This record gives sequence, structure tokens and C-alpha cells, in this order.
Amino acid sequence: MSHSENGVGVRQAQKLQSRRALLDAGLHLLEQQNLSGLGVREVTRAAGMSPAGFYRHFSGMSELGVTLVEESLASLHGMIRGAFAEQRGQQDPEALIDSAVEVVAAHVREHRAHVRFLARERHGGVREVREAIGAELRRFADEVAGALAAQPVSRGWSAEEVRMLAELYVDLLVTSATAFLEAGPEGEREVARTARTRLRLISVGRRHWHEG
Amino acid sequence: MSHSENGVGVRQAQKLQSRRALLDAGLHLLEQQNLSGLGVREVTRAAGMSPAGFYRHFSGMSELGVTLVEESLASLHGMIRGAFAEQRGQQDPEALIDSAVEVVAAHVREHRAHVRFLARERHGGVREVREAIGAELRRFADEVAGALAAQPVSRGWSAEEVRMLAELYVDLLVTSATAFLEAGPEGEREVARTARTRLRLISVGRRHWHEG
DNA sequence: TGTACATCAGTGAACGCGCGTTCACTGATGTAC
DNA sequence: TGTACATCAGTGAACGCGCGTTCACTGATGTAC
Repeated sequence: MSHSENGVGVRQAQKLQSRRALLDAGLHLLEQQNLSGLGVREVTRAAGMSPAGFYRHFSGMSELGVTLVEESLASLHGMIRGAFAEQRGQQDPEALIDSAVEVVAAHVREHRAHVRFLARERHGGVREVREAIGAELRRFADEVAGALAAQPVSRGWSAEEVRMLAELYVDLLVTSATAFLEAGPEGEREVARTARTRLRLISVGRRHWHEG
Repeated sequence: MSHSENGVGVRQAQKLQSRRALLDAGLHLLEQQNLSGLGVREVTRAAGMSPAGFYRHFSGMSELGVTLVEESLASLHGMIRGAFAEQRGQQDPEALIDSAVEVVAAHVREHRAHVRFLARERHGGVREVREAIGAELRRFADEVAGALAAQPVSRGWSAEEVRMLAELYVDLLVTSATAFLEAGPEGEREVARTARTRLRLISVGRRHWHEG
């Protein structure tokens, strides 16, 4: 039977598995170091492959790096969307805040390596990566601005004000995710409390913004 | 004449100058890369010295790194203090916000390399450095909490609430400093506007915090 | 002040090492008939 | 189904290179008298 059309051949599956192993090994190593310091031999060693094998999957380390950025950003995108997912149902603000913070906490729990990678490389030494992360965060802010504009609280707010607010929320979510990361499991409750308080403070500020 | 007591000998002055050259070369190189990737040969080359000479000043790269961290944190400390310096004079909140943001902007203008270094290594791959920066930021928050507690607006706030607020302000100042950095001179006005709006939003939130 | 000796910041050569990358290869998987 | 040939993921050896670090040195600066 021909596999050339559906791409489910044993060989192709094995290759994908090796590629995954390289990416996972890289992500794991990046928990302790910066992208710019990651080496081909180091990654293949961790993935149980010979150095030369690396080049069957990537043209060099920067290509693997770009792939990890894409994966991590997709994962973060999921988080941001998740944090705002329940906005449409007209729950009270407190419940919204609680659920948003919980979404962030859960995301960090399940995608620790991705979050750490993004926090580390957001201002890291590789320009290309830095700019990719920055551009994606701006796109997230657009999405969030759209969600905020639909809220009743945003009546009387200019598009620009909403946009600034959206950026603030994105920064806050990213900061909180990083704080969860650094705190570890035992500090999670404390970080969540801080994050909720900040969101509440902003919520209060929004409600009284146009009073004077 | 003996120099051993006052330490102003020509030799010592020249040595200090070389040390400065190494530190400055390192700081300059770190604008484009991470601390963990900085090399002895690279730094001495940039400083116009032979590789072996490096070891007359530092035991290795990590010692130079620690020195740069200390210098950068001292510089940041100056900024945080500056941003809160005029709190004692009873100006109106708007003027306070404007001056705080201007202090941050000026600091970034004058200490660009230090700020970039801290932003980059705050979540970078060198644990020792990461923890030193984190600890210092916590100390800054203590100071800020002290200043906030003295403000009339803080009546009725628990010590813990004030502390959380202080952490929020420190995070905000650091985020703004980073934003100034990335925006460059032409984007400075826009970043300043965003920073002021955020501070105002929090200010409004504070005033109405205990209303319901 | 002048002289003879001590100090030590910076040099240039040398070392062993791990790196990224290439190459011809091997053997399991895929294809044609 | 069975056989003969093609593909190509992964190997192991080899390469040239820049690295961190050491060493004996040199010559300007410092010290003692």
C-alpha cells in the first residue's frame, strides 16, 4: 500500500517522533539556560541521537528555536483566550476575575516549560525571537480589546482607552504567569491572591474612571 | 612618596581604568546578547586587552557578571527612589504621576545599558543573577510600601494591602522602563502616556477601593 | 636627588577541549511489478 | 504474496575553529635607603 498520499508511513511517524524528541529535549534544556546558549550537540545528546542526525530535521539551532517560539506562543494564545472565554456569559466581575486567574494558574501548571521559555526570551538576546513574542502579545491585546469593548462597563470609553486597558490586562496576565512560575506550587495561592487583587483594583478604577 | 595608604598611585589608577574598560565592554556587549553567552576573549577583545589580562581583575566571567548586576541594581535603586522622591511634598496626584514617569524616562535615557541588562537577566538563564535581581526588587517594594503608608490616601488600608500595592507599583515602573527601552526615543511620548494612564487608573482604584 | 631592588598589570604563546558541520555509510522502510 | 531495487533517517568518524585557562615573561611603577 502506498503511503505517499496520506503520510502515515512508519518511516514518517518515526521521523516525527524524533523531531518531537529534539524539540522536547530543547525545551527541557531551556528551563535552565537561554536560547542563544543552546547547542546542537547538547540537544541531540539529550534526545539520544547522534549530532549529525539533527540536520535531518532542522537546518540549524535557530530553526528549532523558531519552532519552539511558535509552539509556545500558540500555547500562550490558548491561555489568553481561556482567560477571557467566559466574558460573554454575564457573570459578576468577581467570578470573572477568579476564573481568569485560575485559567492562568492552570496554564502555567500544564505548560511550565513553554511559559518559562517565553518569559526568558521575551527580553532575551535573540532579536528575531524577541520581536516575534512582542508582535504576538500585541495581537493578543487586539483580541482582548475586542472583548473589552463588548462589555457594558466600557460604555463611554474611546477605542484608544480600551486598547490601553487591553494592553494593561495582557501585561498583567503575563506578569502573573511569570510569578506563578517563580513561586512554584507552594506559592501558588499567594500569587493568585495578588493577581486577583490587582485585577480588582483595575476593575474599581474602570468603574470610576469617568467621574473626574 | 608612599602610595600604599591613600591608594592614589598611578599603577592603581591604571588598573581601575582597565577594570572599568572591561566592565563597560561587557555591558556594551550585553546589549545584544545574554550574560551566559558572554566570553572572556570577547570582552578582552572589546576592551583592547589580551585574554590573560582579564584574570588580573576577575576570577572569571561570573565575577564580572555579579559586578554588573550590582552596578545595575544600584542604578535602578536610584530610579525607584527618584520616582518616589517628591511624594513627601504634598503635590496633587497628577503632578506626582507625571514626575514619576519622567524620572523613569530619564533613567532609561541615561542608563540604557543597565536597564536592558536587568530586563534581560531578570528571567535569564543564570539563577544567581535572577535571584539577586528578584531579591532587590522585593527590597524596593518594601521601601515603596513605606512611602505609600505615609500617604493620606492609604488611611484604612492594611499593611498587607499597602504591600501589594507597592509591588504593583514596582512592577509597573519596571514594565514601563522596559517599554521605554524597546520603544526607543521616537516612541517615548507614547510609552509615557500609557504609563501615566496606568498609574491614573490605579490611583482612581485606590480612592474608591473601600467603597464596595 | 639618585640608585638598586621589588612589585605586579598586562603580554604572547601554548594547551587541551567541545563545538558545528560534512561526509560516506548502513539498514530499515517503501515502491514496482 | 514474493522479489529486486530505491529511499532516506540516523550513524560514526573526521575536520577546522575559537574557547577558557596557564605560564614564564617584560617593563613601567613603587619602595628603601
